[in-house]
Amino acid sequence: MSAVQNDRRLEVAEAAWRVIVREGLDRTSLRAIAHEMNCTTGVVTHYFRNKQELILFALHQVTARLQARMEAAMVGGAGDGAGIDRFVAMLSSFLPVDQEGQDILRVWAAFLGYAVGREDLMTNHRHSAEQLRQAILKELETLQQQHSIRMDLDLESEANILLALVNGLSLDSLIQSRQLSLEQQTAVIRRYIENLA
Amino acid sequence: MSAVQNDRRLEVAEAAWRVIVREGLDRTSLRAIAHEMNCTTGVVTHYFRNKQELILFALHQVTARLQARMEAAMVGGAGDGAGIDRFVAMLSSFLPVDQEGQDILRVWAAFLGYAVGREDLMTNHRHSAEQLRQAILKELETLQQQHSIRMDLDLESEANILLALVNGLSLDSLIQSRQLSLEQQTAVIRRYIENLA
DNA sequence: TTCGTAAAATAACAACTGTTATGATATTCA
DNA sequence: TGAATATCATAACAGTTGTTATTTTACGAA
Repeated sequence: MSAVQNDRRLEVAEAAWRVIVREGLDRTSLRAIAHEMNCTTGVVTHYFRNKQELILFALHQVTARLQARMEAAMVGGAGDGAGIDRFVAMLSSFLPVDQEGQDILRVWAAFLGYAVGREDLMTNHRHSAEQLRQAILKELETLQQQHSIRMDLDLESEANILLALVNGLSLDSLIQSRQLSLEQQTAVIRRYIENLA
Repeated sequence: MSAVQNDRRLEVAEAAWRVIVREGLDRTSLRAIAHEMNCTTGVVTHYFRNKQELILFALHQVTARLQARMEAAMVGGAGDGAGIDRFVAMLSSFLPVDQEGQDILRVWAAFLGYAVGREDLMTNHRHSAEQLRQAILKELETLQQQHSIRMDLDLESEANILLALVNGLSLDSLIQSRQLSLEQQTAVIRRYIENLA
């Protein structure tokens, strides 16, 4: 597949994202996506075999964007160093602090609800969660080797807890009326991690 | 409305729940619900003005069941006492440990995804989250008056954190491959609360 | 230019949806 | 009993959906 084809597929997926965020996943029809792009359904059907392929591609973009944001957070800014600071920066990169982050969260939530009753899609979610868990676990092991955290910790459990904490904080941005600020959210994560020392 | 009418409405809503959990919310049509009840759509249309009313009723059952489970947990078993134990029991009641709890979680997640792009429904979710936050806050204030937790805590922040933690732990039951056991989940909550002492 | 292919538009199709009206059956109550 | 009403079945309706086939347009290479 050529590069321009890939770009066009991305354009379609981005249009789908906008419709999902604005109208909801169940109202994201091929015609709605085409209308969002100011063209007809011919574009959509030309770059995607069927709707399921489009849906899966759009879902994959969630993981891809989260991954990209995490890697960006770990090499720049506060995460540039090592140790606890980088770990905090890594986990904080999943918090929906900017517009793109909130879009990702909304699309993610829409797909999670869509995955209820679809075990194959739910497996997809479980897989990405497992990847994140592994990344957290790896960081925890590094910190333990550096004696930055206690040696008696059950890292598996701690990774699960941190994963739950990050997920819960993200959800807050959707369903909390009194939202925590970015500083508060980061402080929560930092405080928990520092308690591991 | 008579009691039997209310019962019948509940039966329809329960059938809707089963279809949602098994097939997904977008496949939960009136005909699918009727088929789940071994009858026709006449039943559904007779007890609900339209589908939106049915959906809202089914969504309300989520809150109602969670509320009932929480109250049951706070007067029986480990929550019968007072202080920290009761608080832990209260928060643990939201963890999807049994079949009904997992059903509630799935229906809740389906509706949350459905609420993306529907601000009125999202407001509904925010309202229930706020109610839970208030309940947590009230318990925290009681514990502080009893000097069971530190006096210098920002209870508003702590309530938000605990809410995020419970939500995150619940989500784990959906998307975690390595699920935490009930004991582990409760231990996480207990450990965090005891750190407030 | 001309040919060939990619890109996009258009149209038609059957399946499914919620809604509504109407008819049949059962139950209640005076 | 019998009338009134609640309950449920049935059918028809228009709208929307994904899919598919076909046509038109754009564009790069020979």
